[in-house]
Amino acid sequence: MQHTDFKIEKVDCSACPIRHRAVCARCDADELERLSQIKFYRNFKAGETIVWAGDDLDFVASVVGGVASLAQTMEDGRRQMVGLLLASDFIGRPNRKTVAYDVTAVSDVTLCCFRRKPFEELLVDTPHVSQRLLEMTLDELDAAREWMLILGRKTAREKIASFLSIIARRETHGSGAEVGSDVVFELPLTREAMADYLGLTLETVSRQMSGLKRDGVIQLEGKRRVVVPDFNTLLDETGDDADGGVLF
Amino acid sequence: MQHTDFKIEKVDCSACPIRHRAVCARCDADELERLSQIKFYRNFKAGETIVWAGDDLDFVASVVGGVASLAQTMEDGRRQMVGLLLASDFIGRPNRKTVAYDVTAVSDVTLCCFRRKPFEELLVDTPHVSQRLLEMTLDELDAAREWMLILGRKTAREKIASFLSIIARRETHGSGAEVGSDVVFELPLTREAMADYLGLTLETVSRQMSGLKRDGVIQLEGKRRVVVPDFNTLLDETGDDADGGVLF
DNA sequence: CTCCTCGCTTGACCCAGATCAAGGTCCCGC
DNA sequence: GCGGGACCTTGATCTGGGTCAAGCGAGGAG
Repeated sequence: MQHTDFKIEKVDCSACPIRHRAVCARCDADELERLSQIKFYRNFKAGETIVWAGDDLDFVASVVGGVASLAQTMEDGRRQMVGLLLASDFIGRPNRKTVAYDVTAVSDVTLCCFRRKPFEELLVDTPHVSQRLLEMTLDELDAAREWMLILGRKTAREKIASFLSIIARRETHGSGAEVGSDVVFELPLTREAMADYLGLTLETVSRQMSGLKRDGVIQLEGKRRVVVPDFNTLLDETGDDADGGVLF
Repeated sequence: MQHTDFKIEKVDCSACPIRHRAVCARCDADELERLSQIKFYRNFKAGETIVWAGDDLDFVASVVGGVASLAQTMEDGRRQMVGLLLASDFIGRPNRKTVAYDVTAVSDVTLCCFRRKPFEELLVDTPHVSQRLLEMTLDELDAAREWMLILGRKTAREKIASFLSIIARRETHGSGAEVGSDVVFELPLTREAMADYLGLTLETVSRQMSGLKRDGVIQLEGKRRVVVPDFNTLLDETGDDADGGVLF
């Protein structure tokens, strides 16, 4: 995320970078006005915890910029990421104050927060918002199910390849990458966070990244920047069905 | 599921066993009437496939009785279950005709189907239905995330214990089981389906079931009926935090 | 009654990925 | 420039669960 450190304090919704993708995507001017009455921005630094599982959260929010994660931790320290939240993703659950997962800022993050109570009221009488939220939740459920296949049945190499293609899809979306040209993107996660995402150890993540690099599937520029010379070769490594629609 | 083979052809909603839990839970008399205009029942026998991934489905549905599963299959046959649908659960995604997963009847199943097009229209102007659907989808997302922890980080024994406690919770819900007394329930899945659920092989499932039995955590009456003499002992085996609220 | 099939159990062996351990690289503060 | 701490890589070894294989028990068909 080249979230260029803009510490937003207050922005007009019409100038908002996630205006047409977030929970407010389908709002008309009136609804937007009502939303902006109850909104405020908050910034978190990379590594900061936004809320701990079990704590109460008196707002829900959209990610404006940066990357956050949802994760569960077991008593003995085993950790599983269960959500990766990029720009326009939604945080929090209406009608439930207590959060179920640790929410952490993976990079510097800016949230557009809505006070819980009025947001819930708005949900009742603003179908545009609740419909959009339903749609986003269904998308997340689909993503979770794809993720379950990765966790349950894929090999370490397939997991890494799947992760890379998911990130590539989300990061470069609409950035004008042409079929045939290199796909280039920045990993938003450390090796350790990738391990938490994929149900692996960080050593295995590192080894498989090296393996994919050795085999020419990817190139690395530094630790974080990934170049994919042929996206289909990467897709072959994911173990998924060949078809699945053309590139992106 | 002691789904007593009642081949429903048409039932009045007020007599429906899932009336207060399904997507129609919060409907008033008018809305129910409108729903019943577009509904029809369909029965599937155990093992039958309801739809294949990639096919179109011209209805959405509630599970009235029996158990169905959502699953993904990789080219080489590896299979991961990504949804287990019990009574009152919802099948299908509004505004998307094509289903993403194989939907299979695990036991004999009865569905209350709603024709897609009118259901989608109804969703737009019946907030009671869309709000209930949002709530159910959020619940499923939470379940998927719990499942992701199981798949990504738990040992085989913990996976089995987690599965048993999830089924116990869902099957015996409200059946008046007292704290302290035995918890008894029927497994809705074969060992193979459990393996698909948990990202294991059926041999490992069998071995771990035997292990839990040997250690007195569970007793088996036949292959499918499970007796849990002390539910907390089972919960200890799941690896989850001790607290998590009292029994159920 | 016998045979067959399906679901399940158990044993023997093996390997992918975890664990343990030792550096390497880069960046920041002094 | 130097020291320290993130973060990452790589090697050696171990092990949980996969794989392969054999056999059991119950129910259904003939």
